[in-house]
Amino acid sequence: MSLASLPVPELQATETALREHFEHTLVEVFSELADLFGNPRSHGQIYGILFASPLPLTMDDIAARLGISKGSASQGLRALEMLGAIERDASTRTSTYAARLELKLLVSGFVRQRLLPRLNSSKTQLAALKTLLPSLPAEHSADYQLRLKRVTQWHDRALRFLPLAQKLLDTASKFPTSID
Amino acid sequence: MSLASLPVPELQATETALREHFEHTLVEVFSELADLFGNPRSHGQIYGILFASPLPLTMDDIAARLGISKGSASQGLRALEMLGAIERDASTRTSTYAARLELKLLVSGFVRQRLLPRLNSSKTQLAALKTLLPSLPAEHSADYQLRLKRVTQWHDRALRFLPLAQKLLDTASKFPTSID
DNA sequence: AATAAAATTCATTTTGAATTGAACTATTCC
DNA sequence: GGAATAGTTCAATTCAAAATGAATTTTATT
Repeated sequence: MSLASLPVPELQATETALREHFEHTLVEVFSELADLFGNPRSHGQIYGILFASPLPLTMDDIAARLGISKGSASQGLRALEMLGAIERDASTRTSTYAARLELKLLVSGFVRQRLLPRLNSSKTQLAALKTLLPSLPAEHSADYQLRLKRVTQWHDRALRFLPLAQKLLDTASKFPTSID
Repeated sequence: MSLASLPVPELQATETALREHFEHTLVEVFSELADLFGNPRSHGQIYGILFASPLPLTMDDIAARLGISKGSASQGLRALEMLGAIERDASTRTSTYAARLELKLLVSGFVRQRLLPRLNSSKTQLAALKTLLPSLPAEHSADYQLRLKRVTQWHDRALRFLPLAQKLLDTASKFPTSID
């Protein structure tokens, strides 16, 4: 029985533990990031484990490794796929999933699917207010006008800013310290 | 009894209803915005009603108008004050609160108090991973390296980007359509 | 200093969003 | 076509975060 011929079990065990630590850390990082922006932690966890995985994973892999139900995994994977953050390979009997490593996709998916719809909906609500502005208590007429203008203006700025922000995040390396 | 001398009750009632509608809409808009970024809705509501109010409000005003408890109002007001989004006037017996209308303060408060601490904490976690990179399964060594590099790089970009973003949102009016 | 009013705190309760899992549907393989 | 496996759905459950409110502390007023 040669000890030198193959990796010794202890080393394998250590490698596995380290790989699990690597995975665990990325799961945690993305889980907190998801939470921070009001998304389910499990979605972050799923993206995290896929991001840490050199090989694509199946839904069952993911559910087992994260200790979540198949139902959660299914829903989370769908949400992430719709964001454009992961890719499904359905060419085999059992689909496999891989993270798309360009984090910009995660951001732009969030912007497109969560942020923009809300911004547009409040924009409409605010536009409706504008029409009843003249009927508000005259005493503070100018103030009401200012306040509505402020928030409307900011909406417009945010909407104009978002595409630019994405472009900047994309190419941020080209603008290291020149502007700030 | 002259009908023309003072506002007729019906008109007053209408004015009140309209003012309430104005308030209600802003409460809703900011409440949804808060929720979108993972903050308590009540914090958005409080900022919303202060934003809609030409006159400063007391804590009891706010709790009553929003139908929330004094405890909630107290906590929400403190959080908003710490963000720098509202101002307390403690010169009188009963403190009053007013929204600071520069929405940039709301954003930069969120960035400073919620976003940056988290980004820095994951940055540390990721830096720790870097040291154990050589001990990970050799088969995918290059891939692990790439993945860790990607997420680290993105962290750095985000951290560098944030101050710039705030400056841009501040002065967005000067860059109307020239860049996007 | 005593009283009253305002504001805060925090243990408990509530609430709503996320998760589960069993039933169902779709797909693949023989 | 039928058995087996994969994947989805959604009503019911769980759980974490937010809200409550009674007790307490702080602050102002006489």
